[in-house]
Amino acid sequence: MIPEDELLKLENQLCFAFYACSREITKLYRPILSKLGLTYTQYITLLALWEKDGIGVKELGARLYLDSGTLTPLLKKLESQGLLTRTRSKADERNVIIELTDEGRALKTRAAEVPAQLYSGAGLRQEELEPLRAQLQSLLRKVDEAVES
Amino acid sequence: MIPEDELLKLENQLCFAFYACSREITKLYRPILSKLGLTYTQYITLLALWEKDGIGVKELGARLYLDSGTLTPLLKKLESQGLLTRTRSKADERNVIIELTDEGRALKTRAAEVPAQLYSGAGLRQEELEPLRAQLQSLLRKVDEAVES
DNA sequence: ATAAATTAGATTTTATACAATTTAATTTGA
DNA sequence: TCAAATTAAATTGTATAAAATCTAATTTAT
Repeated sequence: MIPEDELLKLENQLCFAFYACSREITKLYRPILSKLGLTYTQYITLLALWEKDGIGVKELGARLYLDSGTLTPLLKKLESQGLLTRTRSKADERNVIIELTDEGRALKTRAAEVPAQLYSGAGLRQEELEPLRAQLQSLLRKVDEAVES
Repeated sequence: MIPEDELLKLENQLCFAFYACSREITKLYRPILSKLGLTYTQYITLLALWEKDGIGVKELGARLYLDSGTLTPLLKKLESQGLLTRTRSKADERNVIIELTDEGRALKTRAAEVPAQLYSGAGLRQEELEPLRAQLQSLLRKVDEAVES
């Protein structure tokens, strides 16, 4: 049990550890991704699309935990860079289907180097951090459940 | 060792687990903090100041891993809410000293309820997550080192 | 069949984030 | 000692984030 006076200390907050870690990790990616002309959010959006494209903004947002207010301008930006196309679905015109272009697919080859560069640059070992990643995924599911309810 | 085709999968990225967790946790705080009239970033800024105020923007930013471009408008906002004052230091006029007002200090009492509300609302136990928090702190130090270098 | 409800995206507003530049003040070194 | 270097904030520009609202399209329930 954490005593009263320790309760609000910054370093005792799990939320702050996440918040600060997330931003510092993003900083680590910045110089690596800038060589590909991508920001961090654009990168994870492409990670999702390399796994599965031809989907609507809604499904993409669900996988990234991002909503249309964030994705619409970001996808327009990637479209203007020629990495993907945005097309209204004929079956249901409310849907905008996101599809990678050849150029967008080709970028995956160059991106394949990113994880190794990231880990070695920070002196980290991916294998060692695998249990942590699994733990975070499970916490993410739990928190997401609480947010949705 | 993660095989080639698994390398770029979204769910295998530690960075994405951090990124998504951080944003989902922030969402969990939103309804609780809105009762205090605070955003999440304002809340952690106050956590830092409740521990130690009378400091400059630089030192505050170092503790929060935030720079002046983020803090200046945020601190002006909290100043306009009457929670703190921003005063040029007489010893060195380049420094803007941040000091809590009585109202700012008083808010700490109401904020003392926040962590418990957060954890119980999400069905989490603070004690159980303590080892995770410690692990993140240590990773944060390591990543920060790599970012600085 | 058609009004009501729902759904998908886009837009608007507010609030972060951070790099890069600018301004003002202080410190340092020849 | 005083020009050069350094430092602290503020400002500017670009890119997220997310709530709230809006528009258009589709579904549904009667």
